[in-house]
Order: sequence, then C-alpha cells, then structure tokens
Amino acid sequence: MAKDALLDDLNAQQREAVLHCDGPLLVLAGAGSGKTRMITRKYAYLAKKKKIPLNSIFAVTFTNKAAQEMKERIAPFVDHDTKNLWLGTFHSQCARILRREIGILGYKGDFTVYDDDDQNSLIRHILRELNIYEALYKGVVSRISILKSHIISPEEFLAKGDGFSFDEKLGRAYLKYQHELKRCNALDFDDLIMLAVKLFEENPKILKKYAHGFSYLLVDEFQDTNRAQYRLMQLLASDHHCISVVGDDDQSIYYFRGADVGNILNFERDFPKAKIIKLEQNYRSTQKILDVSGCVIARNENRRGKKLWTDRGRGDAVTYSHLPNEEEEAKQLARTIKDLYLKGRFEYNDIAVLYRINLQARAVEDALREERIPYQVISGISFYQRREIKDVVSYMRLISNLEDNVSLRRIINSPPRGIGASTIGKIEQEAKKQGASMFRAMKSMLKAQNLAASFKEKISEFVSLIESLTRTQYKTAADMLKDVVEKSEYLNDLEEDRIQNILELVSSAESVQPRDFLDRAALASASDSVNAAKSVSLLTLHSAKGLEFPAVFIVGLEEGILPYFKAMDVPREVEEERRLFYVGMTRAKDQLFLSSVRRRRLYSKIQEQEPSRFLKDIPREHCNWIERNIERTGAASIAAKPVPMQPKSLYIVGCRVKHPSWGIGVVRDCSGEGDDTKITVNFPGVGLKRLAVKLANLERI
DNA sequence: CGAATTGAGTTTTTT
DNA sequence: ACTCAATTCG
Repeated sequence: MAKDALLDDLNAQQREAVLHCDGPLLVLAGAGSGKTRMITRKYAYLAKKKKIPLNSIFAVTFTNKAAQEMKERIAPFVDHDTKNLWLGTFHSQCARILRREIGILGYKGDFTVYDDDDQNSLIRHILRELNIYEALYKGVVSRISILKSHIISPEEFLAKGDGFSFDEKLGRAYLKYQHELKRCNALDFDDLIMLAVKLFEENPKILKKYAHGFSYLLVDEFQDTNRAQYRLMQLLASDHHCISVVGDDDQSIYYFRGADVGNILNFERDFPKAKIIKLEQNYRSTQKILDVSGCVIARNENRRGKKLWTDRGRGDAVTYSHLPNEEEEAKQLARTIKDLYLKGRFEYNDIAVLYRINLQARAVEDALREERIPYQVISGISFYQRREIKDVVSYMRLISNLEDNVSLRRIINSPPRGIGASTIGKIEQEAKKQGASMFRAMKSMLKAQNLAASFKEKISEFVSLIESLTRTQYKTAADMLKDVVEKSEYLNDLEEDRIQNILELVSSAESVQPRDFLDRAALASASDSVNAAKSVSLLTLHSAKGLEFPAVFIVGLEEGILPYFKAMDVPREVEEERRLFYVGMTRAKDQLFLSSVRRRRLYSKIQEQEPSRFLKDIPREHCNWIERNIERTGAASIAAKPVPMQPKSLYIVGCRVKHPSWGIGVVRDCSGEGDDTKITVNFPGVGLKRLAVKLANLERI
C-alpha cells in the first residue's frame, strides 16, 4: 500500500531514479519533468523501503523555501516530525555541523553569520584601514567570495602571488578580512561552506563520523552548486558513494556567483560508476512551447542534450511581437493580459511578466496601472535586508555576541546618540591596542582618566544599554526584541511603515529561540509571495526559476538586454544568457508571448535596438510573428488595429449584470450580435458562465 | 555632529 | 533618469 502511493504515479524514468539506491546517480531533469516529485519520493522510499533512519539522509536544496516545500511533501509518507531532518540549504546544513564542530578550527560555536550587508561594511572598513581605494569594495567582495568558493585561503592566494599590484592588495584585504571575521566571532556565507570543507579535510575522524552517519546523500539543483559545495559532497560521499544529484545543465543561470556547470558535466569523472537517468517527459508545457524553447537551447555548445516531450497536445501558438518602443510594448502587453482575463481563461495570478533587468518593470507597471490590472513586483529585496530590520537584528546579535564589531558599528549611533566617526575611530584604536573587541574597549575607556566627560557620558550610556540587555536570559526572540526596541528607544522618530515592519518582525519571533531566530534572519529570504494575491506577477528571469505560470510574457528580447550588453562578447556568458531565456520560456504552461522593441530608453539614452540573436533560432513556422512598424503608419492606425471590435450590445466587457440565481457578476467576454449575443460572466463564488443574452433573463446594473 | 549638495555608476541574486 | 554615497557647509 505504501509502495503503491510511493511509486504508482511515477513514470518509468522517475521510478528508475527512485529505485537506484546503491551507487552514485545523476538525474538530468528537464524543465517541468517532475523533478521535485521524484526527489521527495526517493526520500520517502529510502526511509520506508530501505529502512534508512531519517537522520541518516542528508538532503540539500537551493533555497529555504524549497527545503520547506520538500518537508511538506515528505511528511505524508513518513510518520515522523520533519522539522529536524537533515534537509536544508548547503548553508544551513553547514551551519548546523559547524555549531557543533567548529571549535577545532579556532572559532567558537556561538558564531554569528554575516550577510552581504555585513560583509560589505566590513570589507569597506578594511579597505579604508589598508588605504585601498574604498570604491573598489564591490570587486573585492566578489573576488573574495569566488576565492572562498574555490576553497583558496588568503595564505594560499598570497603565496601564489603573481605579485601584481591589485592581486597583492586583494590578498592583503582578504587576509585581514578573515582575521577580522575571526575576531568578531563571525562567519560569512562562503565561510560556512569553506570551513565545513576545511573541517572535514583536516580532521579525518570528524569526517568519518559524518560520512558514515549520513548513509545517503541527495542534492537538488545540482547545476547551481559551486566548487566548494561539490567538494563537500565528495567528502561526505567518500565512504559509501550513495549519492543522488539532480539538476538540469540547461537551467544553470548562476555562473556569476560561482555556480559551476562543470559539476554536472563532469560528474561521471569523479564518480565513475555513476548511473545517469534523464527525465525528459514534461508535465508543464504544451508541445509548441517545448518546440520553441527547444530550438533556442539546442544552440548551446556546452550541454548534455535532452529532448523534452509532452502528451499535453500542441497547444496555442507562441506569439512574438516587434514593437516601436517600450511604452508600446507594455501597452500591448497590458491589453493582451486584459483580454486573456476577460475571456475567462486566466486569472491575473496565472500570468507572469518576465524581464532581464529590474528597471524594465517600470514601463510594464505603468501600463498595467493604466489598464487597472492588479500586479505585484517580485523584487529581490528581502524583508530581513530592510534597514530597520537589520538594525534591531544587529542589537540582538551584539547582545548574543559582544565581539561582533560589525553589528556594534551599525547600531552604535542608531538611533542617534551623538556618537560619530571620530568617536568610533578612537574606540577602534583602543580596541586594536588592547587586542580586544570594541565593546570591551569602550568599557575600559570609561575607567580611563584622560578622556572628556561628554565623551565618557555618551559611551557610558551605550554600554549600560547593552549591558542591561545582556543581563536577561530571554526565552524567546520576541521577548528579546521587545526589550531591545523599548530600551534603545529605537521606535522614537521612526516612520510608521518602518514601525509596522518591526512589529511584524516581533510577531514572527514569537516562540522562537533567539539563536534559531538569528540564524534564520541571516540565512532566510522572503521571496515566497508569488501567486499569493490575485495579481499579475512581475519578476526577473532569474527569480522565475522554479516557478510556473499558465501564461508567460517575456519582454525586451533585444541585443543588449538579452543577452545583456556586458555578457554579449563572452561566449560562456552568452550561453548563460541563452539558458536564462530558456528558463523563462519553460515557465509557461499554456501561453507564451515574446516581444522586443525597436527603440529603447536605457539610462537616459535612447538606443536603436536589434532583436535578440536568440530569436533567430526560432523557425518562423513555430510562432506567430507580429511586426508593427510605427515609422510611416503613424500613431492613429496603431491604436485602431489591435483593439478588437466591440459589439454594439447592451452588454459590454467589464459591465456588471444580475442573474436570478447566481447573483451579480462581471462580464468578461462578449460575442455575436442582436439575439445571438453570448457573454461570458464571472459570478463570484459560482465561477465562469457562458450565457445567451436572449435566454438568460439578465439584468444590467 | 548632522543636513544639504554634488557626483559617479548603473545585471542577474541566494545564502 | 535616478539612486546611493561621499564631501562640504552650518
């Protein structure tokens, strides 16, 4: 019975992938091929049939959200609480291991996790100290991140030293950065992976404990792993080689942050007896969508090659429009969306608009607002990155780790306490002299004789604030937060919406232990609101990964946008841009609309645009081509052409009607004339109804 | 120390 | 065009 539920609704390849448990396995899972279903079933199968204890399965996902979803889908199959499974992102799994084992590397188990923001401010601080031009910090941060994802320590990097000036500076900054992190008892995201690898490589006994303890390993979104993550899995698999990795080389779109498609392309080299299974049946899209996207991705050199198919039928044609400018593009898009909605085939939340760069959302937003179409922009800024949230979280971090100088610097003067750069400078000097944390230095400075009273007063106030907060043992993070907010008077003079955010944070912290809460704040993001409201989703091609929508629009298919101009001349990056386009197209279930424009305003310059090179790979017969030329025809004819004729009827699209039994509804579509008029009406709570006006006894309101 | 003005840069983003 | 951050002035 359990077996039936586990395997029955899987296709042959999915089943084979679930059943292959005795050696390395690489599953090449095409877009929409039921990958998540297969993985969750495999997890359940290992536990139920292979009798592997749940805490001996080590499973990695790409995001926390994916981990959460997987837990929910596993729950029905296992009679066990899924909360504490070894199932999470690389970062959270590594953090969990390091909390226990990091002592041997000279850190403390109560380390703080630094996010991007903290990383940036620490690097900038270091560049200032080393007299390196501070504006270079972005490059430095990303180079360091790449070094870490390749498991190259500062010492190794300096030793290799080509000695050229920038690399030499970079090396010194990296060395100091690692030193400062340690001094703050903090790890950045890349450290979590790198130090876990280091831990295992330098301590065979510990490795043995974990490699043996985890008797099966599962990795999802394998195409997005970086070298350090791959190395970690190799180490954990060194004992038994029971590892399944699942991914799609065609959907690798994170090279820019260290993901290495090589991991998927070379898996067999490192695991010679690996079994390879391709999942090629697509359950998401129509054949026409698969044809079009397949033609585009087929042109990439570096891929393993898959041929997706579906039994969903041909479906509607893919539409491509070439338009005069981005305003026209957005207008037409808004009209088409309205049309789809009024015809009753799609709700607004069935529809997504995808673009390469966030600023493209602007024109689309304007047009949707104009047409009164509800929409939501899914943007990258997460809740935890907002200033007020980071501030109060920094208080909590400082309280739980007094060595955290980065958090201290962040909050020492917010809310304003009259402690400015010069005061902070003095504290830093003193801390350096003593080889202690800044907080400790502040305390000792209070005892010194030679300092101004006003200076001491300000310092003393801050020190006693923090000390009063450290005295309490907080049961929950919410208690701690409330106390922080109250004693620091953080809410004074704060804008109302920011206060609301903080209240939201407090309520999310109820019944969470402070330590867990801080880890979550660092390792969590908040992009799970897609499809929540009944509105059109606007998002980048990157953030569309893993999602699906009945109708998808991809805008701005032009040279310079997709492929983006910075990637245009680098073949490897052009391949990634092509994959990005592919990911976008394969999000669509039923309808796909592509568009490009002739002229576009980008950073205040008006540019003549060429259609994207990727469009040339779509055979004309696969797709509806609509070109609208503005040059000679003029504006009037353009407005007239695409708007469908409105039947001259009592009932027009958008008006409200009353039906004797279904109540009040909104007319979404209208066809025929006179006595033959038929309308589609959406009655809330009842659904869509197609009615002949003559027979239906309707009343117009 | 804090507010106002001037100036450079401008993808994609999860942890 | 617009944002974010650094510099300058009160």
